[in-house]
Amino acid sequence: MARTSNHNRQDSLEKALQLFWRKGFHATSLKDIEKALDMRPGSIYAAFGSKEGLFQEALERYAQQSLQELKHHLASFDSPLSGLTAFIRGLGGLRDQDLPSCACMLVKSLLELSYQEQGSRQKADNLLASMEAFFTTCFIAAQEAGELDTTLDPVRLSRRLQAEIMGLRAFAERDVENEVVQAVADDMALSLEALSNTQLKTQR
Amino acid sequence: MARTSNHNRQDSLEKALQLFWRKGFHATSLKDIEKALDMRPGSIYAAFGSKEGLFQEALERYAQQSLQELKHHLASFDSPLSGLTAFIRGLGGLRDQDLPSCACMLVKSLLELSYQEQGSRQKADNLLASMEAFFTTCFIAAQEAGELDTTLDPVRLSRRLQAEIMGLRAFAERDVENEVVQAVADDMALSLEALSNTQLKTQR
DNA sequence: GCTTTACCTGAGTGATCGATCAATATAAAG
DNA sequence: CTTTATATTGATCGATCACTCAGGTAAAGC
Repeated sequence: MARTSNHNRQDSLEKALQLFWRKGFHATSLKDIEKALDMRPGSIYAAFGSKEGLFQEALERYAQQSLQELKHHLASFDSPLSGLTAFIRGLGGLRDQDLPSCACMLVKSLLELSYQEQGSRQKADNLLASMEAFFTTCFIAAQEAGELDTTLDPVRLSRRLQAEIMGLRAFAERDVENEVVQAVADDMALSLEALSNTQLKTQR
Repeated sequence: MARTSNHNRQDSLEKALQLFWRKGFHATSLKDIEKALDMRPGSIYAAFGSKEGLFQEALERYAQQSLQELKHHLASFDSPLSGLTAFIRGLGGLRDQDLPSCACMLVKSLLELSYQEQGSRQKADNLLASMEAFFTTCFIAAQEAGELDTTLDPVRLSRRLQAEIMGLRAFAERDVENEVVQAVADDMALSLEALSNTQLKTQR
């Protein structure tokens, strides 16, 4: 009965995600978005409502993708804990991938936005909370697998882990050699491995 | 021979620092600055050249103050290593202070700015490098005091420490209870203390 | 082919951006 | 008090900001 849309919504979102991740919310203008999505203002506003609406959808897509990648990575490990440590170690190679930014988009957003863009800031915050929740399930799984001392608080461990990842990825934005980032990642992975029960048994 | 300035340059810089630290570079407009400094555009440009010039001077002031506070804190400790661990633990109370932001201004800038504002980004990067250098001197002092295994690389330790602090302070921006931030800080302090030789001796 | 209905276009909105400068004000020097 | 040098003011600059909407376009249903 009517005309169909020229643009694939997911493709447009992905392009917006890349742009926002690289430049941040404020530094990204509608002109930039128009060019990246090859869409005119009217179409953009019809599809996403506002710049902030588009940004929030990009945030959600980012978080969903990140979580999915993490789950896919962990699936190739028998042990939850060694999956996590391998993940941390893998973050040491962030620079080799061609990402819009080494730093986490959620963290960039959390640090950039203030009460003025409360909706977007809160969205980033909530998505970080759900990432923390997933880390918690990993540590619980590790405890159930007997890899981790059950007296340790999995929620507390997940917060510490999230803070470390935040730090590692922020550090990776510095102008240092790739090997330096890898060394920090390795050190973090080591201290995570140190929590392992099997590790403790070999030490004794 | 001529008129003297109404405004104290250091006071103005301090106010600009607080503003930029809280809102970031892009979200801070000249209007905001005019109001905060109680200065008109002409005076601001006469004193600081440009918005970015003012921002860079604010960055330098921030780094200088941060370093000075850290040195002052460490001076009250006999042991370099326990000074550092106490510092980390103290960061757990970030929320209680009335700071413009929990996150480090240098990190916020590093994550917000791109090649468009290369000068400011590079300045933030350099200042972070000098912070790292100071941490290195602390670890070297700890080694010379016999607190730290001399086979450990003090440069590597300082980078790991900086990444942890970056992570802790970014995490503190999340909407969580103050006790949660303190717990992360305590955990980080513990793993730093675990490097101590004396700690190891009591374990054996 | 015609009608209907949605989509797309892009010039244009007022507001705000960072920055400039001629006019004015004021403190120090003579 | 006059002169001189500098500081301050605030109207104003062109550019860009996020955003709107009237008009043109094209696909689906008949």
